Amino acid sequence: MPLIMPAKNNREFNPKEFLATIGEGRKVMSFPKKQTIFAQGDIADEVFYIQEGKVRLTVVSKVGKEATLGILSQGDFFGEGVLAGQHLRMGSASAMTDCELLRIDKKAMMLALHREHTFSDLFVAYLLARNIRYEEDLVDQLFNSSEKRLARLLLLLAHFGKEGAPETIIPKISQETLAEMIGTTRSRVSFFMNRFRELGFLDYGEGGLQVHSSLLNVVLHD
Amino acid sequence: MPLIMPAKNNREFNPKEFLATIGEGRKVMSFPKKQTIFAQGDIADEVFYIQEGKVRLTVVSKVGKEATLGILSQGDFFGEGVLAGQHLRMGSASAMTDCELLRIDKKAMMLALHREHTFSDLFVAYLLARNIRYEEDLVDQLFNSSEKRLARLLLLLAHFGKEGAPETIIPKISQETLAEMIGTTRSRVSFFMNRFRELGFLDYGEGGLQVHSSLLNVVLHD
DNA sequence: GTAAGAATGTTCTATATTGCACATCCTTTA
DNA sequence: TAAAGGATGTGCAATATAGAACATTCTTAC
Repeated sequence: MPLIMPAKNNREFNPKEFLATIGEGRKVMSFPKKQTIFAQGDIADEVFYIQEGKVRLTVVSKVGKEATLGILSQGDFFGEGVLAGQHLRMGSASAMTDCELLRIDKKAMMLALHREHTFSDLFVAYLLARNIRYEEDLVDQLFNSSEKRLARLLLLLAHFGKEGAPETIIPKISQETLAEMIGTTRSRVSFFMNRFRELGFLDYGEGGLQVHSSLLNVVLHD
Repeated sequence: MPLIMPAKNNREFNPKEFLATIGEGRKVMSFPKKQTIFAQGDIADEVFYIQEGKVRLTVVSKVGKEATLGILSQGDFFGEGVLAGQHLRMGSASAMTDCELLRIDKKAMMLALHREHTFSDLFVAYLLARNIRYEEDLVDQLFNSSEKRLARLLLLLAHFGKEGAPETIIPKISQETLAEMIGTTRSRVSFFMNRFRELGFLDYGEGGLQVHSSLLNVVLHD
């Protein structure tokens, strides 16, 4: 039930500048849609930075339940647990779309963070934004029912609150994934989705679903 | 229902070194037990660092429900949302014990992060540890029932998995607070606490409650 | 030491949620 | 275009949870 990750920093990050300072330790890599980037339990020795595409982070529990921890996109880092000493991947990452990623060795990353002021500043800003997002997700879990959590997730996916397009179309995320993100069952998601649609909060248009600002009522009411 | 915050970095942080580089922007402050450090909605312009004592972070929802986001102690930072541009406090912080805190102006903190390599490194390590902890809390929420969440919380409070004392006594945290931390009701916590006690996983000794390693069974089983 | 207040134990009912099953409805893909 | 697999809509019984109420025990302040 957590939510999409980002809350990305708005600053421009020009990987080229950074690359120049890193030398050997980095590599641009391409992953086709659906490909696994790393799997839970793998040995961890690098951090990734998304230049292009969307990546899904998941965790599998002992009993086989799967949770989606977040959907990351351009400008996000992931796998940064290594920097804190996590030697194994605690979850899996896979490409939701074709991706272009920057793979950075742990050692190179740490050196760069220590050496480069601007990069270090950028990364701190990123971590702070991510922290805030996690905190919000946690609060969401603590306070809200699954119906509200779904409404909030949809609004976030539709980029509400951002300067850009006010009412956007959400690409294509299965109800299964939505359910994993808010921590409930698919049938429940299906049920609520239809309810939202009947109430005019959603539209199943071409290319994805259209989220109306009126969906905010669900989250804000009471 | 999230959990205690820390997962603190183990490195030694000597505030004196840091203080020397900061000049005006910092101040050592004392707060007696139960005193509010800042309240939800306050204007935010400084970060805090705990030199001594325990601090509780809480959030209140629109309908008045309260959630405890974490219990922080020596070596933890809090209120760091300002650094990411949060102008208002998103929650409240209050002293659970007598506290000695370092209050650092936003501007001074940002300058120091940009200027001082070692401080910047330390802070990044702190943020990474906190991120990992949040992620774990989120996963806990997504996968586990309230009974397991309570068991996990108790084990964490008892510092299981740390080098120090293997079976510790938990200071004194009300069932109300425990309930807020794992996102359930007090009566539910009371119910589970007694169950754990009957099964020999807990003891209500002098000075606090004793957590046995056997409580791990609850978390690990199935 | 006692009274007031806080924390805890215990029970109950209404409600939310899970987990499953099965029928459709899409979209691949051969 | 037909078949197969995936995604979705729906219903239902078993279970977990919230929320309130009340009794009891523990603390604290006077």
